[in-house]
Amino acid sequence: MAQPLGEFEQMVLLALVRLGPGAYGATVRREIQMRARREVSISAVYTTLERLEQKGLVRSRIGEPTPERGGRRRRHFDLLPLGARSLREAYTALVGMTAGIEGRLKTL
Amino acid sequence: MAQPLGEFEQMVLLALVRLGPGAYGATVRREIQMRARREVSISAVYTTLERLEQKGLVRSRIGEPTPERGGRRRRHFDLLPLGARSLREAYTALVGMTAGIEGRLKTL
DNA sequence: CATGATTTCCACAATGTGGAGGATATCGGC
DNA sequence: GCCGATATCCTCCACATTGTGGAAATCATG
Repeated sequence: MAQPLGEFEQMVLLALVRLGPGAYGATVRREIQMRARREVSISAVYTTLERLEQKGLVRSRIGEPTPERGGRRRRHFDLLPLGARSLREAYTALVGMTAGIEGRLKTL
Repeated sequence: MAQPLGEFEQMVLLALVRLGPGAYGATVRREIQMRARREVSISAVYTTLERLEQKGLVRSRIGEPTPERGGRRRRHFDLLPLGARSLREAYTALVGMTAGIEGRLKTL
């Protein structure tokens, strides 16, 4: 296994895939809230991103100051190859476990 | 949310759904190993089942001695309504996060 | 320097994981 | 029938990793 992923780690990585290179704390949070319909505290997002970076699944870079209003510089995140592999493995594991019972799961 | 589920907790609950009422430690373990293609220690399975029972997601009952060979009595597990709801929510959250990018995920 | 946006710090709770050992059950020999 | 040998399954426990949110710090704009 590339790297085992926790449940929330998967969510965060999936959000990064969806969002692409511009992703940062707030957009990751919003994406998860919209798509997974669950409450997410912003610090949970940052903590997780930080740990994913330490494990080499993700990389971050500091963006330029935004042209619009005040605020600190954004820290953008994107997926590294190890993160991609880990996510794929977690996903295929899930697919394997749910294969053939998708219908039943939705009506549980 | 009914009850938040960890990654391995989801696997165990999915195994219970697949296996039906006869499920016990060894079959849960085997199911996850086969379907998710990952190593699973038997004690991880028991610990998780135990915690799921404490949270009211699962119920256990002691089975009759097996007619075949030696061994201790089996402890069978099955899903309770709260477990079913929790699993459904975890599953739909995942589906929401992966909607439209299933193809990309498999080739990451 | 007041304000707004974003990130960091920190502490604690919940989940993940595996080694070691205990508890039955059956079987075959005596 | 009783007795250990053996097979199967379960429990205990300790520690690592992941999940979570309150509070505060940082930094850019006007």
